[in-house]
Amino acid sequence: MATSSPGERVSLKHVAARAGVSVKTVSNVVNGYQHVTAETRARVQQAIDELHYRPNLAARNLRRGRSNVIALALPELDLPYFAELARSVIKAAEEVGWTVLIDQTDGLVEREQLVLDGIRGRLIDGLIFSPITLGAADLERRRDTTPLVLLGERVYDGPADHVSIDNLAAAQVATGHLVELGRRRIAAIGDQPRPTSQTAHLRLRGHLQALARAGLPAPPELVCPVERYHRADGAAAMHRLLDLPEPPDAVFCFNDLLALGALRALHERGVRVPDDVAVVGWDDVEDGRYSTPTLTTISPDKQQIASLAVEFLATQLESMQLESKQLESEQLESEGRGVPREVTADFGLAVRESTVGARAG
Amino acid sequence: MATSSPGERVSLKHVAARAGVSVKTVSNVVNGYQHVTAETRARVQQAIDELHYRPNLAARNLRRGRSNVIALALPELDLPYFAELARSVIKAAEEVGWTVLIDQTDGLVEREQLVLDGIRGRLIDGLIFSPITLGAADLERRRDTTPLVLLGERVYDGPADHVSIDNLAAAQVATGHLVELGRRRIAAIGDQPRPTSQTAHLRLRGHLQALARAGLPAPPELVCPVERYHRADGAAAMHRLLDLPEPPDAVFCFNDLLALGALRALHERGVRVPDDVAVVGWDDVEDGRYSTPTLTTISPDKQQIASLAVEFLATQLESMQLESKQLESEQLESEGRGVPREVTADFGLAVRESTVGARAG
DNA sequence: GTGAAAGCGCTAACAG
DNA sequence: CTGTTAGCGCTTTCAC
Repeated sequence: MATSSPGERVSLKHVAARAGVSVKTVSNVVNGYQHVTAETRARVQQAIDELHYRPNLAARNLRRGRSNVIALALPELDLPYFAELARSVIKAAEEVGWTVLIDQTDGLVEREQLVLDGIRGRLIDGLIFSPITLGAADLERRRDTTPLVLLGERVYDGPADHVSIDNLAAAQVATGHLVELGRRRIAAIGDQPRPTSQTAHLRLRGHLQALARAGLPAPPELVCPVERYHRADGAAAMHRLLDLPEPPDAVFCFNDLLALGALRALHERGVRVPDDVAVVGWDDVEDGRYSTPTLTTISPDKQQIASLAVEFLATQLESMQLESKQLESEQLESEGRGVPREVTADFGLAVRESTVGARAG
Repeated sequence: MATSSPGERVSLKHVAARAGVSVKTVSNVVNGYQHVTAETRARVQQAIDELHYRPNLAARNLRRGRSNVIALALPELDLPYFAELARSVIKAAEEVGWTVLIDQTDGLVEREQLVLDGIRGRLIDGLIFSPITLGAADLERRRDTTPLVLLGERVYDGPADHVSIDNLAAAQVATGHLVELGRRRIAAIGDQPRPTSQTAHLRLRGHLQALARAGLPAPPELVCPVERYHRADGAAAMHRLLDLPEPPDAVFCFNDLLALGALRALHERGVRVPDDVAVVGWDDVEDGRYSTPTLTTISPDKQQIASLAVEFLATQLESMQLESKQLESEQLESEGRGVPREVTADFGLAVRESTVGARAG
């Protein structure tokens, strides 16, 4: 008796037998192949339903040489920016029929290296990677050939497609906004000792340029380095700034978590925001829209970033498939997948209470 | 010339040829099988390195009948609670050698149904699912046999393993805390019209019980229904409460986002927290530790929840494997995988400024 | 429009 | 300790 067994090992063969057709025909139906008689299709479909047949993806992947699964590697899922980014990436990937698995690196060098070296083997078709520690050099010595798209500002001019926003310009906008508000002692929180951190470097440079353009001084004690970009670091840095003989009247924080932490510190010290100190963040995470006060921030277009990343991966996969079709072509030594693409997504400045405050904090 | 081609199609066969051994031996080395001469192992390893061999996971999965990939299905990754939960699940899964792919349902019935019906085919070994809309009935008619563990309070006594915290007890603790603080008009935000929402139901019940125990009235206008559990809903509900002729002096919000929204509303209306109104949340998300004021909240042990879920899945997989070994056993009609397990993880109450405030908000 | 057969890369018996 | 062989379930030429 052919009741559905517990393991439910129903394969094409069983369906074919039940429908009285060949496996090929069942396969055709399953894959929506056009040239099948309506009558045959119906019979096959019925057999599929009766047997609760589900195609074995492993077998299909093996045969097709593709899995339609990609990996998204990022530091931590519970950093709001990455959570929001992940959401967008998963959505964008879904639209082209891909499933996304997540690799959390915790921003650790070893783990980022593992991801780069293709820890996933041939399980994934592509990798979208937002590194923290990696530099262009690490990418150069990568051996894994899985299509790769880099996210964020950590690596420029590396040998891979790259999506980011114009950090220099955005930083200028952020600090420029504070200047226009009439602030004179504008601090920055988020500098990083690590030389590979393009993020900190670029944002700081934009900040200083905006200051210079306004003819404002940039005393070194107003540039606060931090270990990580978490709330606690922002709070600690803000406390340090407030301990200065001449505290700042504005702060540009290199991400929203730092800013949220700074807001917290300011509140603890009884400093009014924005009256005494104005605060600008970066990322436009949900929290900043409901914080007290709400946070003025650089707002990168995350959905656009996600779509671009997925699009890049898709074209890489396409060109890979082409390559393997024209196998013995002469220009085998064309060195890699062509020139890596560098694209910047849009950004805006979301002006909220932390700089133009309605009610004082 | 055997340079590594762009497609890098290196299989066991190639490695075997280069090392002058059989595929079996290479396979043994790759899988860390013990009984291989050190000398042979070294030669094979060298061939692997030279060829940059990476095992084809699709083939391995097909053969083994397991992928070591599981799916985590949840509403939205950018809801902080789920982001934190996801982080923990991925960590716990990693420890047993599993990779996690994410399915976002957006809390939509259709999507949750798809997940339940095994949209992933045989790609995944198991599913950890945190549903919003699904009830026990939906689970009963599930045909897919992929091992499943349910998270959260939505479904009790369903036909699947289930991990949650004791909602009734926790809700009593939350409201009890407000009672002890001497509050007399304690509101609740987060009731849900949806009948399937056990979450709302249980938390409300616990709340009312605590009130009753304290001999306090429970006027219906102090129980606020909301559409979703987002900040905006919390803010709107709080505004409604403040518009009451007799506003509350405390609020128990059924999650932290609602509470954060409520905090925001209170600030906009110039109401002091906790002096005028005390606020308790639920989830203990990171934001609440840095909000102004910081948020008192029910703190579920997320790591424990994650480990338990992974553990349940692991034992389900084990018993499945056993089943298929003793194929023609007589008790084939033993109906499913035994009695579903129901486990509650630990929780605590994190007392912060929103109820015992240092400086007033 | 449909069928027969080969084979993707790997692992698991079973020999030797 | 290592080699040979079969086959996981699917797609894909190629015939018919």
